[in-house]
Amino acid sequence: MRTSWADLAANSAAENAGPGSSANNVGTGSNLAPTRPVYVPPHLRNRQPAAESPAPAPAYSGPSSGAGNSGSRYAAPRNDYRPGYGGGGGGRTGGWGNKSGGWDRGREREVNPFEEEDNAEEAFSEQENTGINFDAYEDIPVETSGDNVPPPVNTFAEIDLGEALNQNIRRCKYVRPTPVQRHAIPISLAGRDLMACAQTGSGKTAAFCFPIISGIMRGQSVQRPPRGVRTVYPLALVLSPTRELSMQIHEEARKFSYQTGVRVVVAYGGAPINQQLRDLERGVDILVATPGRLVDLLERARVSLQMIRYLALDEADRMLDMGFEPQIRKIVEQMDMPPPGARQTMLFSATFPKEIQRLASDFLSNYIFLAVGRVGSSTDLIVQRVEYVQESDKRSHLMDLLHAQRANGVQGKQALTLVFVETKKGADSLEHWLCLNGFPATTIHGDRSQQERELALRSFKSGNTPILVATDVAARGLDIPHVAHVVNFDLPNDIDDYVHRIGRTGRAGKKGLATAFFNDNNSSLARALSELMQEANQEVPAWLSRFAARSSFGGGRNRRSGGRFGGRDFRRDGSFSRGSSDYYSAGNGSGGGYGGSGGYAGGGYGPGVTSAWD
DNA sequence: AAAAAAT
Repeated sequence: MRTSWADLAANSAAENAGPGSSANNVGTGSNLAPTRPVYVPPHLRNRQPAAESPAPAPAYSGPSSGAGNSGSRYAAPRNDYRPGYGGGGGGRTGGWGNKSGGWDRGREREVNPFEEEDNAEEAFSEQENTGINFDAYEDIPVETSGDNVPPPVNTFAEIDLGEALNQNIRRCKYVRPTPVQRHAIPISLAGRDLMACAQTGSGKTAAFCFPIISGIMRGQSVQRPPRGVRTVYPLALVLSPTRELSMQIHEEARKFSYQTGVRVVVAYGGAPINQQLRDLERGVDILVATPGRLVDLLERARVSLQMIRYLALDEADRMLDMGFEPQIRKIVEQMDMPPPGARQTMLFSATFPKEIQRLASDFLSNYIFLAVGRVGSSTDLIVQRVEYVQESDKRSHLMDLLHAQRANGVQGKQALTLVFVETKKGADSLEHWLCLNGFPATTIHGDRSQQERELALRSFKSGNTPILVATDVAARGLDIPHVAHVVNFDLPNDIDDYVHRIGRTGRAGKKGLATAFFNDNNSSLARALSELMQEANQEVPAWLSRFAARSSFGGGRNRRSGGRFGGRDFRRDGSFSRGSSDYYSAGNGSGGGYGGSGGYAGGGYGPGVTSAWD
């Protein structure tokens, strides 16, 4: 299959949350929209102590008291951690069974994360009803390796995530698990560590959130050790490389944990720390953070990692590259986090170079490696074009593209265009120039204040400034719906970054266009780029093939290792493989169409590449 | 060489 499974998948995760994209509902028959048949508002739910009387607060385990007993799940939500939560002496004195006492006082009204979104997405809902063909990614290639890999599931119903979580899954309009979810969720629920290759947008966030939330809900009560009164003890930590990505993960996690009593807090830099501190004080089970701010919080002893049971690293390859690694090691290895084996660790990334896997394996214990076919590599939905443009001609060339595109803008609005440049300075200057020339543009990069960054993103998403000039800060993971065109004004040096960038378009089963400006400065990318495009059945200009041929010797740096996956289990690289399962034999049970999907295999990959598989 | 991430 050569369609963009990952993007399809992606959107089951991200975009389905909007009311507009009702396409996936087909299967359920349940009318998703705001009809919430079974939903009982919080204030009513807790009115009636019901049959299950206020049991003497089985400590903090909250809904787990009702584990397996779905009806009672809501009877004792944990929303009322009270001020004493985690505080001195493990002060859960009030106990959450204590309805009359502190209930209303301590309880924060939980904002319904599903409703905020309904309005925000309204603007686009009209144009958004292209169908999403879920069958299209049924047979995505999947590779797993490691000891005793738990079998994948095909439906959410097969997994006992609990009624509250199931309800949120319905609210999100997820019909079926995406490939990464089908495999990763059972692995996580089995308590196993995981290294997963899957692009953000393939449903990854849910893949690690569901097991975490479910695990926290059914977890045994935790005595949080006394430390400073203000120290909090999250049970799960999710790290991501950019602030915006952390925000996005937090938004999603909030939806998944709505009314489960599981609290999600986000902490990142560039924003005043005080609000974040207050959020933490109100209790946190899952902390989503960028590394710098987290280190700050740890050093202030406002957060302790002592009780961490789940650790998830998003975009893990980025997190372990040269700039980040020391910080990550500090957090994971040099603070008070339980060691591998004593916690459950999940690493996700679209690409996993061997060296990064080696570093990452320090964090893992007897882990399972999971790879699902990669985004962008096999998609018909993203049309990739490469044009030879000299540096000096780039601006006028961009102008031509934008003019042409203005003509077929949707509903009088210019289609959203994301323009990637190499430098922050370049971003500012291009933005300025675009504005001067009558194209409403804004920019996002690391020299802008967090406020400016967030404003820019909002303004772009809303269509106010339909052109966003970005550095690689926006390349990874960000789910910006409705991007019609990604322009690589400056190509990246790494083909993986290219893949990440173009993955910002072609989502929700809609077509996307990616245009790259190529010139002699990019010759080191030529080979990888032309291979990638061939693999995706894109037309490769003859001049690019010539560049590729010229750089073919000595250009190993950018050579992609695996073709259809972003990585391959490095443990297999030795003369003998430590993993017990072989993906060509038993392990393949998971991998539906693996090896059989001609779209991938035939995709024009040279003979040399296949050999990378054995 | 650049970008990201704490103040």
